[in-house]
Amino acid sequence: MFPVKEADLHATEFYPGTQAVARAIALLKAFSDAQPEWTLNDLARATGLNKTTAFRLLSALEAEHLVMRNPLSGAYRLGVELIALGGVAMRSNPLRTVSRPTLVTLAEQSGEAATLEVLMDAHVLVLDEVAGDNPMGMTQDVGSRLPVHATATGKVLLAFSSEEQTEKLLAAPLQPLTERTVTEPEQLRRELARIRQEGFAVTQGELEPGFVAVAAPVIDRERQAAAAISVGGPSLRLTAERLPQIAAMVQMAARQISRQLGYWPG
Amino acid sequence: MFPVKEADLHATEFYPGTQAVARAIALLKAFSDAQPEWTLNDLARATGLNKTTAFRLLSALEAEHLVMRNPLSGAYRLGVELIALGGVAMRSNPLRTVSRPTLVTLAEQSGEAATLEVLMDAHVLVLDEVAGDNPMGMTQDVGSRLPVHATATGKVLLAFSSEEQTEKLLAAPLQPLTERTVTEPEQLRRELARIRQEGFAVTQGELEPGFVAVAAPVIDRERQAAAAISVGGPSLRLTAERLPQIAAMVQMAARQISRQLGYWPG
DNA sequence: TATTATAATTTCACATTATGAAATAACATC
DNA sequence: GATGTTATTTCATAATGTGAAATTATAATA
Repeated sequence: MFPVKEADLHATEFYPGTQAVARAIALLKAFSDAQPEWTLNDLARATGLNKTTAFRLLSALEAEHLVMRNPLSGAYRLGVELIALGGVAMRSNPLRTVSRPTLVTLAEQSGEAATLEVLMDAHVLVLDEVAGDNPMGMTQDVGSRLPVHATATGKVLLAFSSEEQTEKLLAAPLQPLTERTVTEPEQLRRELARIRQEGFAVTQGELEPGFVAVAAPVIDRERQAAAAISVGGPSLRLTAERLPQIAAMVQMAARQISRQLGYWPG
Repeated sequence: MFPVKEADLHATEFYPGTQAVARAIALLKAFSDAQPEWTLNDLARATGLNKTTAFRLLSALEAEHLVMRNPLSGAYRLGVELIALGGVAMRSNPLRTVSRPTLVTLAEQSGEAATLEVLMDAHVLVLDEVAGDNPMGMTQDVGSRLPVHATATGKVLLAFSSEEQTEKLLAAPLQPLTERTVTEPEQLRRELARIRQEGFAVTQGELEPGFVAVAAPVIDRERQAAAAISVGGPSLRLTAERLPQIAAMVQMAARQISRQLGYWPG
């Protein structure tokens, strides 16, 4: 399709005639919750761009409000236009639109927060969240990225994705987030096998202490795990004896969404 | 600062060496709640780009997941990466961080939904929303754009911005959203004068029937209206007799945030 | 207050990269 | 099977994006 050099495939993909745009996007992607503010020099260094080039691209992004600057320090942050674009992206996301009613029902049934998440590299992205009876964190998490190996949704998505992708993720070291986070690749492999068998995944204090979640996969028309939904809450409420019941609810909701996406089992 | 041609200033600003990036952003900005899906031809026509150019830029955006395609029709939509970037932009927004505690208190005090909004062209962008006692719409609105002339926040921001900007907005026809929407420039000018006097704005069914909101301006260190906060709810609860009390709360909260931004009156 | 170091802008010559007309391929629709 | 419509690909051309170097602004130190 495009004359892409072999070597480039593993680095950043590169399509002819799109260097500047690809670089501008790389700049945007450098911003994260962990590092939301960058100085020009640092950002240029981090992205491997020439300082002048980074400056020029950032100026273009700033003019369109995709980035803004700290008026005192001159440091760069993501701008309000991205909040607006993110809102449009979210509200027009077909997966989210289809899933929402089921997610609302699931949150009511379980009384806990229900979420919809998709795979993005080594993270899951929270596409939607519906609070349960006991509103705790609110929808603070929509648009957040969470590590695959420490979330129920991540493990489910991994379990039902290609072996190639699984191994790619297991190749990188698994960061511990709590003392219960699974960081042994072999242990995770065993767990993924069990998830494939049983059709759902559980995390108990692996992402943050005292937080329990149960997830099941959403399968699309092409028989791919397009997303995962979960129910999560404090371990005090989501006790061991309640888990089977919750798991059944989540699985049923996931199947319902899958069916709406055109998936037909068998 | 840059050799920008006079004529270009009123069209799309154009900085040398950033054409491709500016064009890619123009493509992204074409997507909206009203038209979230575009066919290549239509999008190229709407943005005034050559079809090939639009295709190439969109391919770059697609490779980075800023846009995605409808697998059946091939039509373009905004992609999940924008949801992630929007999330980072939102959570790292200084205005939002500073305002949140006050907004939470305001929602508790009033029992109604409280919002934080900023001006973006002819719209206000919802940066944050905290539900009141009676949760209705949930935080569906964060990242949404609403017309300036039909919102309390919009009117407040207009009232406290430059005359130049006000006149620019009044020059364009004001779309009616309900039968109560103010569409007469002269009427709006009088209202803005009253808002400057009293320090707060009200909308009663001008955005949607039965919805009432009260807003006050947040002033920053440079004595500019950087944002507006509001309290809103159904007209059945936000009755005429409650409004003065609500307005006082909103104004006090706005002053508190302004002070935290470094604004010192007098 | 001078001196030095560091980071942010601007300039500019150069060629790599983006451009768009035209051709081709892939779909729908009749 | 023909016809119109939309999506890709090709490719010659030069306009656009590039980055080294110079300049300016800002902070840190003596």
